[in-house]
Amino acid sequence: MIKITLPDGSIKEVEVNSTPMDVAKLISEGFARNVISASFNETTVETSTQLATDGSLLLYTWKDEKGKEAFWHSSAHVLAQTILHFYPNAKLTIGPAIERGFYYDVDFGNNTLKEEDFVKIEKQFLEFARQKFEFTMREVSKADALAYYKEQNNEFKVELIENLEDGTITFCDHSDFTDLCRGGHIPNTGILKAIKIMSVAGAYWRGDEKNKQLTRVYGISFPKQKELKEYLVLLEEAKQRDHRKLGKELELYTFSAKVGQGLPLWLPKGAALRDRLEQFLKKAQKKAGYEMVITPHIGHKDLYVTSGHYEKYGEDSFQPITTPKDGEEYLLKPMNCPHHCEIFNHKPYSYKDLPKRFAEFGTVYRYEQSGELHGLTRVRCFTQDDAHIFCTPDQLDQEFKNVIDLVLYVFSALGFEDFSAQVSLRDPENKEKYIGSDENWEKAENAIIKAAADKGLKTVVEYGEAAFYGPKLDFMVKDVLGRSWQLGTIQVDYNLPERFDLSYKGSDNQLHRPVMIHRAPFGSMERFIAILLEHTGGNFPLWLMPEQVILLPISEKYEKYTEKVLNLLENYEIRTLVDNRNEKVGRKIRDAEISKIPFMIIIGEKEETENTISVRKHGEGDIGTFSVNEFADIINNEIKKTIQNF
RNA sequence: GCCGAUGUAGCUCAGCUGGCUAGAGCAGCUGAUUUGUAAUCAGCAGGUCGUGGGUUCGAGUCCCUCCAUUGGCUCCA
Repeated sequence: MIKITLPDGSIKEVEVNSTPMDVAKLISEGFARNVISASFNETTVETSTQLATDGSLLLYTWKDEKGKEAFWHSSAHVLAQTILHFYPNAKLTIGPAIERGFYYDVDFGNNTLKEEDFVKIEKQFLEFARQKFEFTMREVSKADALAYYKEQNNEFKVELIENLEDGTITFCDHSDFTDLCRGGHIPNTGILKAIKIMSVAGAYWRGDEKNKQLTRVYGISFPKQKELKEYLVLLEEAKQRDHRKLGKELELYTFSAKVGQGLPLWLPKGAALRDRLEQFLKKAQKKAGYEMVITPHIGHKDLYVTSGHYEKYGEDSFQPITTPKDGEEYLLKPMNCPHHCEIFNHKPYSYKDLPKRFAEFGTVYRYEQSGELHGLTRVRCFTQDDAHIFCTPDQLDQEFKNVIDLVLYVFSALGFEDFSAQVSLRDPENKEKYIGSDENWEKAENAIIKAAADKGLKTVVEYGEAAFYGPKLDFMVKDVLGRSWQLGTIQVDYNLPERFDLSYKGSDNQLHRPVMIHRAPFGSMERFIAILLEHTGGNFPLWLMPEQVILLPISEKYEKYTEKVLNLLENYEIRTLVDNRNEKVGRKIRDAEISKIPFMIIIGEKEETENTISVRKHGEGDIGTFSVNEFADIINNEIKKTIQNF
């Protein structure tokens, strides 16, 4: 007998070689029917794996992340089986489960997989699934495994196996299909009831551009047809909140092929919104001791040679601007730091002057690859709410923490609760991608980790995500389709101060090197507004709304009174529009609702005689009749609720 | 940049397997209506069907080029 410990601490005694499924059945038959995967002593096992020792067992259902993972991983096997059914010469490579579904990377040789092929694949997939194939794992010697795939001329699997150690290699069989596989499957294919092939994409073998491009087939599967339908509806709903759709509808920004790819044009309403955000941050920064600076949009090439940008990105960025003077070259600025370093350099500083905090809404230009451009979230011209703090090493910790506070303040004022803090460190395997000494990198990385920990931030560490000159603390937020974007960022940099030979006079009368913090709470105005649009569905916090109130007179007769109300509201600095059109009030309300104006004010005979206004709130309806003063209080209170000290 | 998809009026879309002057709704303009909490009625105007080329008696529809958008990949200061 062996002792199996369950998550609730209870212990089941079972026969040696019992399976996780046997244990599940001991708990209850009903539960066992829902169990689709398991892990034993923290390693993934099959539900049919025989357990030989004592240990702790976790049983997963569809509701668990791990259960979904097994479900989708198993789906990838069936997808691969289906693909081979139609394309016997296709070469399989890898096919993992992902956050939402799974994919399989396939070398289709001379064939291509097109969207029109999806339906037949989905049908055959379900045909296979219905046959309730069981997944069985078997150990294979390295030699046999290599022989198997060499026989198939599958150089990809051969490469994978060559990197594995003999004795750890397993194959998974179901039906007549075999795949190299680590394990972690559902009991049988019968529970794969719904499948949708989502898209195909090119993907390089092992993620390296130099390698062969494979076809990545994305799919998602569910245990019930209904869940698939719900998922597709959810995707549709998400698209309704897509910033590209809302931005167009609300007339915030646009693009023009004539102006150029990835170069956003801010429309009046968008510009007003953006300006309001800027004012908000400027005010907060002023309190926090920042000084505004302004720098040009171009800089001499040498500036970027000094900073290291030229060497790193020169070839892939907007190319140098030449001038009538022979050999003179300027670059569109890809970032503001070099300019700010030179601002620091314009005069000598004493340690008593530090920290210096130079802030600028700095517009930068980066030649992003055309395939990478995406609405407002990835563009070629954008404005960073940038600032660089130059401080003594002693001040670094406190300054860094102050910046964390500022970022958190900004996020909370805008209602971003759902973000994650990511410590972005350099890729330890590829140190040559970065500039600066190991010593400086370590100092910077430790400073970030410590400050984030002291602030009690829950962080995830990502290697290889650092900037080329220093590690970062990034604030990540997801868009409607679940894609992660970096918004706020704080970076510690020991390198640029060296490259620009920055110094200050210490109390010892010696020159010392300052430490530099790069930081942008929004990240960029473009991306931030895009994500804010998606998170609010266009219903921005009241203080940010380009238009807060619209007056809807019932007929021309009330024009005078409307005018009076308008003046009063403007005195309260409430941003107010008037809908003077010769339309019925129902129509005016509808249009105001569609354009998401927070408050509608109906003005007719009753209001005029009583000297009041009738207020309707967006998305809620009639909220009653008030005096203009009372209404102004309502607005101000609502603004106070969302934003303090502003 | 690479793989896949898309591109018809300001917006959202219809236009089957190529066949007369390319359609609709909304927005716009004009007129009527003076209106009480999500669309008043009528009329008018609006498109070199993304661009350039090709196939064909004939192309919005088929083929190629380029441009833009888009789902991914790679990249991301």
